[in-house]
Amino acid sequence: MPNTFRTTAEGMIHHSGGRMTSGRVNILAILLAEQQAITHREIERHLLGKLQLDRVTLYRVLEWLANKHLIHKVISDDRVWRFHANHKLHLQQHAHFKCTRCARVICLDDLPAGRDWSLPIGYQLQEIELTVKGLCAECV
Amino acid sequence: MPNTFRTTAEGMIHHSGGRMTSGRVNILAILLAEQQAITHREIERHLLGKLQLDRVTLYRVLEWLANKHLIHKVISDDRVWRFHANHKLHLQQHAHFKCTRCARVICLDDLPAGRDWSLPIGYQLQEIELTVKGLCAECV
DNA sequence: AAAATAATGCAACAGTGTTGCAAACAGTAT
DNA sequence: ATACTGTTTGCAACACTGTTGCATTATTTT
Ligand SMILES: [Mn+2]
Ligand SMILES: [Mn+2]
Ligand SMILES: [Zn+2]
Ligand SMILES: [Zn+2]
Repeated sequence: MPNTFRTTAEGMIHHSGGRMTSGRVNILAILLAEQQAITHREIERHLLGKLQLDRVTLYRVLEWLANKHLIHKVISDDRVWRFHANHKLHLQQHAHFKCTRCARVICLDDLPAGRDWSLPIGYQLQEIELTVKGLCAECV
Repeated sequence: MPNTFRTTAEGMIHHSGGRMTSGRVNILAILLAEQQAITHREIERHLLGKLQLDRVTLYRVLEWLANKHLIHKVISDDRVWRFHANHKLHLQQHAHFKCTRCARVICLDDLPAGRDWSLPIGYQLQEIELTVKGLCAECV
């Protein structure tokens, strides 16, 4: 099943009603195959050999996939975005873990539920962004 | 009391055992006077007229103040750092609020207490970074 | 006042992401 | 199959935030 991710990717893109381009298929397949959230550069490396793609196009494909909710973007303190496919588990909002040594980023399962964040009066909550930082199993 | 912040700043710098430079005093006084966390550029604007300072020096002063724990740095999704003085309240770790419309950032009081983050086996927690996003009172 | 040490200004750089525009492409109609 | 239409792509130039190296200047100590 080496092309299982490819087929899944094609299905997701088709279902989302957008044009099927090799960039979109390849990139989404890469993200589906990956356990962790990976950077633009790591995706570029995965593409070597498979497909040659301008880095601007890569940014635009990632933006398109995120708008279609097929992937999500993870913000981090190193000012580098990381991307991860939206498996069922990660459709809802969730927290992330980032290793302070090797920079690996993984998705955690949930967010602290219904808590009163004691926002000042008049402030309106929209979204919570939570990153747990520490050492991953390989870096401990 | 227009120079109250200045005097406080001087005291804090002296107490931390570093050299007293006008850059450090002015910048810390600005941050002490400010309710919210502000960016490098906003600090530059506040300095206009008062003191002319190279932007590299501003970065280095901010780094120095943060190392001495006189201020803290707030990470955000717009890739811009914001800085805020360490009043007593904010010495410990705390969450932040960021307005999705005007980008204002304020410090919230605390973090979700002792929760099991259900990290994978072998993972070690070091620090939690939490930003609540939404609309501030002026933007609602 | 002189010496020692630390902070500053300047110029050049690095990294990440963005924009504008012409050429290539995918999906669709003929 | 071919032509058409609106999307997507590649390329070059750019913007923004933060860094580095090194000579000069300022602060503190003697
Ligand atoms: Mn995630
Ligand atoms: Mn804070
Ligand atoms: Zn690690
Ligand atoms: Zn606001």
